[in-house]
Amino acid sequence: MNTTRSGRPALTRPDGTPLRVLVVDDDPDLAEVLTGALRYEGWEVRAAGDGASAVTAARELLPDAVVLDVMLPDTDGFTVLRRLHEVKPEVCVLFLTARDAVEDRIAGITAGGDDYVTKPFSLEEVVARLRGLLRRAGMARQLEEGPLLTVGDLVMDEEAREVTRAGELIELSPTEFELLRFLMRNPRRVLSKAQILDRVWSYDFGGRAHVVELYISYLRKKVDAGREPMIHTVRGAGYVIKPVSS
Amino acid sequence: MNTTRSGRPALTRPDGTPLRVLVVDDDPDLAEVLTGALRYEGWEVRAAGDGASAVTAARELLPDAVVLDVMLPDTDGFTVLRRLHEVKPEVCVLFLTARDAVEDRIAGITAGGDDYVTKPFSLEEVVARLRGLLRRAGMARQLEEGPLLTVGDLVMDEEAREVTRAGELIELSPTEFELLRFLMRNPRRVLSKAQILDRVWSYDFGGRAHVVELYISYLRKKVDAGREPMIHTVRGAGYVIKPVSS
DNA sequence: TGCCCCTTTCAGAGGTTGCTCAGAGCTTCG
DNA sequence: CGAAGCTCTGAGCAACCTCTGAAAGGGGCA
Repeated sequence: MNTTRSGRPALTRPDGTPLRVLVVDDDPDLAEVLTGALRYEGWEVRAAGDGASAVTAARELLPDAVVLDVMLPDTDGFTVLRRLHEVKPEVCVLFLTARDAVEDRIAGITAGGDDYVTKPFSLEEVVARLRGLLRRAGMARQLEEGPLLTVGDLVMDEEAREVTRAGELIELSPTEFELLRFLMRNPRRVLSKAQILDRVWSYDFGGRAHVVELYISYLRKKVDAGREPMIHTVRGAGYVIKPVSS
Repeated sequence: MNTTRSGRPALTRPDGTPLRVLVVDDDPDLAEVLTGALRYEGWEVRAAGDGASAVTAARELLPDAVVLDVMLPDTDGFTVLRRLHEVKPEVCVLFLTARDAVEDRIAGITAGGDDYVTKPFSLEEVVARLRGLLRRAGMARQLEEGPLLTVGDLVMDEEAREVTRAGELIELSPTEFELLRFLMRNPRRVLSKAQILDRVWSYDFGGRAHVVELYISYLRKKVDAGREPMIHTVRGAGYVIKPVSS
């Protein structure tokens, strides 16, 4: 089977071809980071820097999803959205927006089932939202099982934002939730603090790796509390999560 | 079974094909929003910007329902209506109209079983009215069970606009009712304040997400009053409704 | 054993998010 | 025309979350 750098099988559509995504942002650095992360996840990625070239690229690529900055130099997000839907009516759109602008002119967009994230965002959030969109659209074969992420007796329901261990409900803060999700999406794999920082914290975070240690400590208190531990430290390398028995 | 992006089963006719709706409005943004929302609900959607193209599109699509702005650039709504009925006599029509124009002549139209909403409207309202029309016309298989929406011991009768919890009647204002309906149509799924705003409040609402918090607070006082809570806050993410036991 | 460095944990400051109350303006209805 | 009800704004408060700094704990190697 076709696999990606992440070691997971490539995301494919019912017909076996890889899922295609178009990234539209006028900040080249940000576009680069997004492109890399999505390619790593198994997407076929293409980037555009403004509304006009986005529509052109969409016509060629016929993407399954679009990551779209609402603030573009040439066109407003609403118009781009309409053009995209003309090209491909069932396309999923994930909007990127500044925090203050949220209330502004986003009205109506999520109504169509589309979603948005506010800048500055974490890559984990973008990837997760995109997966959510695709899952609801029923586009990716691999995602059809549903939104349940399981490692041993630890279960995460991404839609309900609910985590249980051995059936017992665990309450998590937003950051704790994202960190745990990242760990659970990579079970039995050692993740370095730098990797975790890059993925779970937003791209403009200036802090040190110490926060990761701190949040791992928080997670352990809630997830491993009084039980056989599932989160393990690998000295000098990072952290792993794995089922207890092995 | 064929499902939609909302995760609900697609709306289908007795013969199994998806329900078709034609959206007719000359405001492209509004048409886009309506189109997206209805597609998300499982409709096969097509849009038109004026009366002439509406009739043409209707001839091709043979829609089960039409969402029709009564103020169109070329033709008046009633002429379009007559033409539509020539094309397909049993079509259901939901009129969009300005508030002032209500009394005018709409009253006569709705006698035929059709319905109308006044601008500015909320998407939740449009979608619900359309469902109501189809249900009364007996067109959609899934809707025939009746208008009862149930989550745990909380029951909503959409047609009677009546809500009970554990058999006890709960009085709700219009906005409270629509908010609760949206929550109940998405049980166990976290809905962000932006999503709620997009769906429950009208498209021209300029206010902030604070209103959502306020109305959630109202709802809790009525729905959860002194009982095991069903409406939960997920900090940093939104709100969920779910049955008590889990 | 002793030391160094990586890791864990604690305590708290500062900021953010969400809840509630009170009231003003508007609409509806009698 | 008046009363009642509904919707929204603003402000204050409480709870919570995130991160910093410091100190304690523990592994592994000389």
